[in-house]
Amino acid sequence: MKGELEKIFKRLYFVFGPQHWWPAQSAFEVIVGAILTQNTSWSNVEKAVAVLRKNKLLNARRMQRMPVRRLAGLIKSSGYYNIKAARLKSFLEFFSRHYSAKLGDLAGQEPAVLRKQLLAVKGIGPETCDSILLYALGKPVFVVDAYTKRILSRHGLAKEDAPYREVQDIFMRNLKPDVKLFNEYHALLVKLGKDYCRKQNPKCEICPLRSIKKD
DNA sequence: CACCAGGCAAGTA
DNA sequence: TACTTGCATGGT
Repeated sequence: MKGELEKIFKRLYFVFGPQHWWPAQSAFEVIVGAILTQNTSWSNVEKAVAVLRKNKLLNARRMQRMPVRRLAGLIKSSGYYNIKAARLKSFLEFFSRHYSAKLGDLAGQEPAVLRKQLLAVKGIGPETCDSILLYALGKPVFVVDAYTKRILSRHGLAKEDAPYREVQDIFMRNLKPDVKLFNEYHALLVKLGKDYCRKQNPKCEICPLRSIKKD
């Protein structure tokens, strides 16, 4: 399995090159994007983030002062805007209550502790949590999303209904805990998923991984 | 038109 | 515990 995962990474990197994730100008912007992109295309999120930037709201303190009603109106393009505005608020409350809204303090926390705390925040599930840990805070945690599961199961490397932690463990037990590697690997899996591993119209016959065999 | 997108929580039995 | 449903915009 170890060699298999490394082989897949090398192939993806050779084919697609670096993906430059996470596209954002600050750690806080990554966190906001991670919440807004839940079950939503990134292009819709970009528009919402642009609106927030224009309104100088890519800042924890200012965003927290904004009424949730108005915040929701600003992020409409990202979909589920009422839910997501509430989720941004619940994160902000946690962030200011436990870390004084300081990113440095947040990043200084132990990954295992932080993971448990973030998962307890309403609106932050496993993927959003791990995206924050890896892409905003630089912790060596592998992010699993729908594409990751689909790609692994289609290549016989995981059960189709494998739970989040099980898929995550496949990567984390077999790869060095390297932030750069985890960053690029997950981004490449999303790229592969978008281009060749959609739910409908999967282009398996021309997938760059089609010749990768296990054992 | 149907279907999907870098999920999550709440409701039901 | 194991399904199901609501949330919502914008692109293919």
